[in-house]
Amino acid sequence: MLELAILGLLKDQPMHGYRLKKSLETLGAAWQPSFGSLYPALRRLEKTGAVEKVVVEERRSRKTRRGSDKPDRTRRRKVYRITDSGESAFRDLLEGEQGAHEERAFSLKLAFCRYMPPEDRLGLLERRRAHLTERLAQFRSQMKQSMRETKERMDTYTLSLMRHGLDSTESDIRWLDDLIAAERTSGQLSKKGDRS
Amino acid sequence: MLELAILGLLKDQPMHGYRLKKSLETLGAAWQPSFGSLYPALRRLEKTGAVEKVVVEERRSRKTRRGSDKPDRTRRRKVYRITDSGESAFRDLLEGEQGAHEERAFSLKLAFCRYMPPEDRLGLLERRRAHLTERLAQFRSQMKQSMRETKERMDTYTLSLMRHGLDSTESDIRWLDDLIAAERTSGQLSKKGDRS
DNA sequence: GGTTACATGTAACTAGTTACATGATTAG
DNA sequence: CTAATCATGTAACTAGTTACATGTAACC
Repeated sequence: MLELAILGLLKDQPMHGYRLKKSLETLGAAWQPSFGSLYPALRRLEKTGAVEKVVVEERRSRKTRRGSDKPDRTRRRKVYRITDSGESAFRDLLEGEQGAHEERAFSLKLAFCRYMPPEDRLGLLERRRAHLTERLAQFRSQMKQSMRETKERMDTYTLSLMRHGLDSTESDIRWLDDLIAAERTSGQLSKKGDRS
Repeated sequence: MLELAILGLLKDQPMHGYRLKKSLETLGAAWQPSFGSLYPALRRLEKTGAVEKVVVEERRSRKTRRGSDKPDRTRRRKVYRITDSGESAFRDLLEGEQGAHEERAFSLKLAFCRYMPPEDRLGLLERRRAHLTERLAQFRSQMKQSMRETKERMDTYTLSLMRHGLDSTESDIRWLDDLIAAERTSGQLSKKGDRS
């Protein structure tokens, strides 16, 4: 999850950890990893060779040169760049089935799906659609079931929660349908010569 | 999270672990804890005195009495009941701030909010509303910002994701507004004599 | 000269998951 | 008699979190 996000952002441009976190917040929203997971993740990625340091910026350019006593103990910002091996790790994470039914994973993958081949992109959207459709069916059968049984009566709040969940899921499916349709159309177009 | 769910279900009626999991699935949906977390959680709750065993059911009622060689090694089902101390632990979990901004935590709390005093119930709904409103504002300011900058242009997918997230959040807020309004109305009514 | 934002990191903890192991009961 | 479902449990792992520690740079 985090590693996918990091690699995806670094594909765009080299960055240091702090900036990475800011960018992450701007991304899909609804998820801000903490520094406590971000920095260790960067280390892991560096150790496995998926990213590498580009610069360790020389700070203290103008002022603050009071003697230069303890010369190197400072924590400078470390800018990382994605490597070739990182690019392929990114592809694996993006196309893999990790957290296939998690909201966050899907959002993140969608945010980076411009890097996918069109057919995989369609696959991602359709798997998500199938999953939501299944959930919808479960929702409905459960509501019917609890309607029938006078015992085990659902209270107003649970009922409202389920109804809203149902509506939201339907809305999600409609949204996906739009994306899928757009995807197919652009696929059609590129067959007629729009390749690039 | 899990402990809140377990205690909430046991308030309704004593149950054994396996049945607890089935009930959990029926509940808010969108979350099925695994047995690997459920059984340890039950143990924890028993150790702290929040729940207690009611029965360890005698199985092998009719058939299967071939000698009764190894008499007690069997894994029977253990039915648990919530204790007084468990009831108070439940209240603490329900009214506490754990995972205040998590979807799952909110859904779970709403599913059990019939056990809350009306003013806390209103508080829960309003805190959620405030949180979603804040997210909405962030969403909007981010979209505007990335519209302005020609650099760092958002791709279609991220844009669509954000727009849909915005719509969904707005819909959630409308739903909450309905719940809040209903809550206030029923509060009004009970002042005029409808108490119970 | 003090506050705020930038910047990197570690240790201890949380809240789960998957995979495995065991065995009983029920239905075809 | 065999497969599915019921039922309980453990061990190893995953993917984060919070709280802390440290220090720099910018600003007002």
